[in-house]
Amino acid sequence: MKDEKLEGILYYLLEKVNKVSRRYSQKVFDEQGWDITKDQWLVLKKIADNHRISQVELARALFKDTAAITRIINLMVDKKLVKREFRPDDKRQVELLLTNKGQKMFDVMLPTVVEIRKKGVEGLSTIETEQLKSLLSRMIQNLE
Amino acid sequence: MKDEKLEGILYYLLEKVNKVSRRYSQKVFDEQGWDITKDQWLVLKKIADNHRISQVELARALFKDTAAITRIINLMVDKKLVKREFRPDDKRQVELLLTNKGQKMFDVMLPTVVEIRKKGVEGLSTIETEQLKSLLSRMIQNLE
DNA sequence: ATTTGATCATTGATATATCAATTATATGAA
DNA sequence: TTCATATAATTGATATATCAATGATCAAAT
Repeated sequence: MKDEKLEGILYYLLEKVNKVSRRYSQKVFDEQGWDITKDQWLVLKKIADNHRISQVELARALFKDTAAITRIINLMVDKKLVKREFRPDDKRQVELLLTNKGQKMFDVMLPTVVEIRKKGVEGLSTIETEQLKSLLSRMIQNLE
Repeated sequence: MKDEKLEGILYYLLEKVNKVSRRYSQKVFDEQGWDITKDQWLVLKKIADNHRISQVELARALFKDTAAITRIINLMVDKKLVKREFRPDDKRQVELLLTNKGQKMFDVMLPTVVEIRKKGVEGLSTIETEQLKSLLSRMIQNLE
């Protein structure tokens, strides 16, 4: 029963840290008047980093399923942050690029996102952060 | 840039561990033929532990918002796992109890859920698990 | 050349998350 | 007693997650 309690709390904290992290990010975005969600930011960033990327590559990189990606991209196309382009060498694929607006949004947001991320690990040493990553990775391996 | 990369990966892993954990649980539930989601299980368990609990208490305990709880409970009432009861001393509140079916489901599932939880922390010592909890708690404090 | 198997993006159905707003009820202050 | 404030549950709107299924396209096998 004691052991069960221990792991139960661990899974609770994993959910909670994700939720508070998401909430904190979104709050800052909203305060800045940025019309974008945290998940849309992750997509924006990955496209910015890669310049052009297909949806399935994006899904893999972000560990999201392609249905979710399709929906997120749809919203970002509507917001004129992203555009889809035909890909002649493989007609199954669509290529994603940032619009000028998207690129500007990325440039404007990046410094703030860096600060947001740091906020979460304030007071944790690099060693502790590495430890955390290592422990999480081991959990992922156990469950995949 | 190096620092940014480090934290970015950490947040990615936090999301990923939640997803693989949820997926693993749900896979086992489905294999057992249990018509219940992971979140519904968490609700079932909390009601079982408390015998009777209000929705707002449940929401707080599970760190979920009351809108989400209302929806989850609606589904569980439909599945005849949970019932709502009037509460004469405070007409704003509804009290949640398990049905017999719900109690049986809880009893049947508990040992398996215990195993599922252990699966995730296989190979982690108690000390490491405690460390993980402590690190997560510090992150939560930073972001709340 | 044809068939089989794999891949890509999308759609549908369902579940949950989140914020805002609403109505009813309870509590505290004046 | 009345009014102001707080609380509980629900609903609405929007976002994302997940699994299954689908149609189009590509690659490999026959």
